[in-house]
Amino acid sequence: SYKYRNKNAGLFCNVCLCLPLCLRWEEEKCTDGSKWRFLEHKGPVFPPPYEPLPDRVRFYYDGKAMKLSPGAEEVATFYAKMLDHEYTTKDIFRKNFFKDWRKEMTSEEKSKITELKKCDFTEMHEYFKAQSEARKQMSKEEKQKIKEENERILQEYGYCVMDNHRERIGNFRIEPPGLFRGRGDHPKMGKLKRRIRPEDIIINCSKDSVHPKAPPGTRWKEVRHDNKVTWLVSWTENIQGSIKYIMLNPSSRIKGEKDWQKYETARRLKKIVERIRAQYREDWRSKEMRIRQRAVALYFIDKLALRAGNEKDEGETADTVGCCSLRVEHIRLHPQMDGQDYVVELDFPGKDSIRYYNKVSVEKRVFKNLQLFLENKQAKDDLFDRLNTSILNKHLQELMDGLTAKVFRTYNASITLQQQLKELTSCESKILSYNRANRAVAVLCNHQRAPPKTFEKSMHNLQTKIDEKKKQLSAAKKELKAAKADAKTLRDEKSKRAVETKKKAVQRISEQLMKLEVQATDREENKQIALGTSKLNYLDPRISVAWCKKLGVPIEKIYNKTQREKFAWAIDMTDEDFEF
DNA sequence: CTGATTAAGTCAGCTGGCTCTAC
DNA sequence: CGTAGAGCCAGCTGACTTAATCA
Repeated sequence: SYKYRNKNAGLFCNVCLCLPLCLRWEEEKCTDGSKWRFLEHKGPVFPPPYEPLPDRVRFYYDGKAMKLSPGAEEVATFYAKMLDHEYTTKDIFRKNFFKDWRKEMTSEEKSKITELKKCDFTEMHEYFKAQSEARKQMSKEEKQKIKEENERILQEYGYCVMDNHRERIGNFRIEPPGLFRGRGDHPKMGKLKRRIRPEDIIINCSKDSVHPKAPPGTRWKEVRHDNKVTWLVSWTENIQGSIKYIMLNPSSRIKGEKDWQKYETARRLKKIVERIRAQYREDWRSKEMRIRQRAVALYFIDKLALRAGNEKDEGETADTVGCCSLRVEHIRLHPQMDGQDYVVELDFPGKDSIRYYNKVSVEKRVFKNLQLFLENKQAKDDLFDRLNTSILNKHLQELMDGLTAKVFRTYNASITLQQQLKELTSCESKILSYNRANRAVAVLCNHQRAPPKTFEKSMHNLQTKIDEKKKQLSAAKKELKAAKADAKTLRDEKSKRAVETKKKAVQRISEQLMKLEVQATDREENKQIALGTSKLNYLDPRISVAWCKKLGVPIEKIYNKTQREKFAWAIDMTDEDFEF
């Protein structure tokens, strides 16, 4: 892992304490954006080749068994595996799948198989279910063997050497072929994600390293030596035509330093945020429409932690929006609502098609501006027609070096955690306090999750436990009372001791009860909120580390193993006085 | 009580979605 | 100025771990 020494020095190697690269490079006048000097790795791991189905597992078309060619069969299995998923009920999914599947068929198959609804994949589906069942039923030894093999692959392909350090790679496995599962109403859902071949792969490593070998009989698309980027392997994916990468794990120096830098930028924003707020408030009255729009959008980004909202190509992606791409249909204005003035009601699909719904009271000037922006527009028109993310970020860049829309999200998330931790720490359980502070951030950032499938049941189980514990407590109290009465009449050592043990029992049970009740509260409040995302991506870990140290809470209560690895730099350097 | 089985809970990996900038 | 490339952010899921229950 890496140690954090001082804010100008980056991360030092924890083992050899060598100078961080940024400093070494500065000394050598290498401030040209290089990310590394030496990089060696073994290349990606490919998924296993397709194994044709045994003959007994049949596919039926129009009620008649039909043996498919290997190519068509493989694509059919992708669909068969998803049969009990909601996806397969969606028209777009079925249409896209069928179209791409037909491309893989022989001309004979193509002429026979003309309708998806006449296809029967159930035997294939059952076969895969049985397979996964069999995997679960494997003996201990077999499971152990698989585990060891995975470990061997991890050791060989899961690490690279970057500038004399062995670093963990994030995803060293190539994504297997399958059907594309977009999120929300994605126009491309169900399309075939094709198998990636070595000929599609670009390898990036240093010239003087041992280059990874392509599998026997194949060759890479290209081997390049670009130290201005951090990726090791890339390929172009066939659904959106975008590039996919293999990069390092978050515990690596290169990711850690970037993460740390992100929070330092957010802390710089903290110093001038009041000035920026004063300015955008001033800009609400600008003569120029574009400046008013910019100022109102920035207000939303700051107050509501909205994302920037880039334009997206219609028809290629799901219809989701962020701040700059909000449309008239996503906003409603209420001069008065629920006893509040100037209420803005926002309702739109955000990233991952997660719904953002919020009613917020705004200043009169914001409200009047919004009314103005909405004048003479249709539902599908842009709310901010004179603004986009590029204009907004250009403006922000002028206000502070490195300032972009997303910095506000990082800043507001982290500062909220810090404030909430200060306010909430008095309550009964420290961990509950922390989770509540974390939750406040998750709500701000709209990090939602589907309620866990087992939520109702587990809540019910917990309630049963609480009820039992309550009964236990009242029984214990009764016993204590009786013991006290005994002690009063008998006045001997034995009955005195009995009183003490009963007292202890009551105390122990009531503590257990309290713990259970805290757990229930925490779980209930967390039903639809995902804490992980903000914890991992928006909250300066030094705030949490300082809080733990100050209250004597072991860091393990807040961060699990992976999180501790990712935040090793913060855990190492932060003292209890750290202020974000 | 003890070890096995099962249920519940947690976490790491997966892969798609988005921001932002350099060309 | 538009677009491709790079890299950060996102929720879901299946595998693993831990706790509970059973024999």
